[in-house]
Amino acid sequence: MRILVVEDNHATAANLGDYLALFDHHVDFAYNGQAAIQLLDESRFDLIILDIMMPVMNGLTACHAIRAGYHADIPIIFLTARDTLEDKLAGFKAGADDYLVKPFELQELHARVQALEARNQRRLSPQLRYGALVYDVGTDAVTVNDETLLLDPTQKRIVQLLIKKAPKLVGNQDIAYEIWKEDEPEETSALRTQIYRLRKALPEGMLITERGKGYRLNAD
Amino acid sequence: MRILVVEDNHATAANLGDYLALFDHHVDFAYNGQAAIQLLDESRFDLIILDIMMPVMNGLTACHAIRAGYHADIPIIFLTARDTLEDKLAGFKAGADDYLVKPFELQELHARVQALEARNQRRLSPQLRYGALVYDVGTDAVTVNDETLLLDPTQKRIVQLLIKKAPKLVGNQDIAYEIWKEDEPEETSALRTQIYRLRKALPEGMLITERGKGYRLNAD
DNA sequence: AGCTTGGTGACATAACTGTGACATTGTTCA
DNA sequence: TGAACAATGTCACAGTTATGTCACCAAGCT
Repeated sequence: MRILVVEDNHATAANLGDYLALFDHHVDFAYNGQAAIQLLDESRFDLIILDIMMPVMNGLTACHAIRAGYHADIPIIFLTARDTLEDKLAGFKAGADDYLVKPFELQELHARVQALEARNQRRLSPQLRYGALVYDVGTDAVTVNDETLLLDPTQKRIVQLLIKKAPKLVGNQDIAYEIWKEDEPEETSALRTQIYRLRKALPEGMLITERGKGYRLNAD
Repeated sequence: MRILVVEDNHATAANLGDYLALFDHHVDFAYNGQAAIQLLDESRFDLIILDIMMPVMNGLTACHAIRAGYHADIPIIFLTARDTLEDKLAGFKAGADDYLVKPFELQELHARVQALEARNQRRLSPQLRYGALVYDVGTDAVTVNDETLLLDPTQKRIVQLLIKKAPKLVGNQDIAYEIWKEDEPEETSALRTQIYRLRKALPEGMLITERGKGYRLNAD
């Protein structure tokens, strides 16, 4: 998972990052809300850990802004010393998924991170489907109206991504990152080719291009 | 929402139920894990609030069973007096979405219930709307009365702007700045053209010119 | 070797967008 | 009232960029 830690205390942030890195998470940092929001525009994250008291833009405001923006569905965990009921309610009201009070056990944080991750995975456990398009996780087969499509592994992974988000569009960057783990937005020719092949395999009109943004599925 | 409260102490359960009912939730009760699982087979729930220490089948076991079963994706909140780190980790490991330690504030429970509800809602794309005009952020589509309009990216961005401000008018300068990041107010020909194209796509009379000022939407 | 997979790079195609010329509408003021 | 002017509408056109298409090559597997 790609995690964004937003915390103005560098030592605390580094500490957190080190711990999360142990579990094979890729961690980036922002030291105030403003910076966090900018980072979100540049790259893709699976989770945000957010301090509340920060200079420039505090966590609550940042949370609001994120929920109002393009990446509104990213899970957000508040991590703060403010422990009154009012603080917690304000946090949830701002759109938090979880609220953890400092001092806390790193292991509990990790457990809560995993819980959010699990929640996003769970709904795709038996099958992924969007309209007539079905991705069977068990057999790793893709079918349309019970007819099996012959897809290469990479194409299957792209389909999986698209179905997970459908009918939302998936950014070119997001696909590139998920498939090739490339942060750098360069080299789109491989993606173009894969999309081309995938489109040929799918029913006509199902894979739609949003120029300049990405691709999305269409159920018709 | 339909909520299942699983708690062997009848008084506590009733108390909880009364509180949640205040927020227009439909609450059912089970007094041990076994009974809860049976209930799940009979009817549909949106959320489970689960005590850990119970006779017949404790909460952890019940949680495991639920996650393994047919209703694997129901959000589960543990509610328990067991407050050690080990207990919490065990709870999350069993598949909990959240873990709240007794004694707790009813309002915090409600906030966490709402957070889980919100997370499920958020899967749907957020939308900006004004009257029949809807901009879907997730799919990046603009619709009027559920009919999709074919708009170019720049036009979509202008629609977004207009909807956000609607029914107020948006100054020419403001649009120019938002779309082209131009401080200089010159060069309105591009804007004129974009507005022209946008107006052709929208229902007649929806995009109104305020001469010398800017443009605004009209719902009719 | 033969097969599968997947990336590269060249080129074609399509989409998007600003420009500039001109038309139209509205406003001001003598 | 009617120039004269300003703002906006209309539209063909061309430059730019993103995407589609495809032949080919490299790497890995059987």
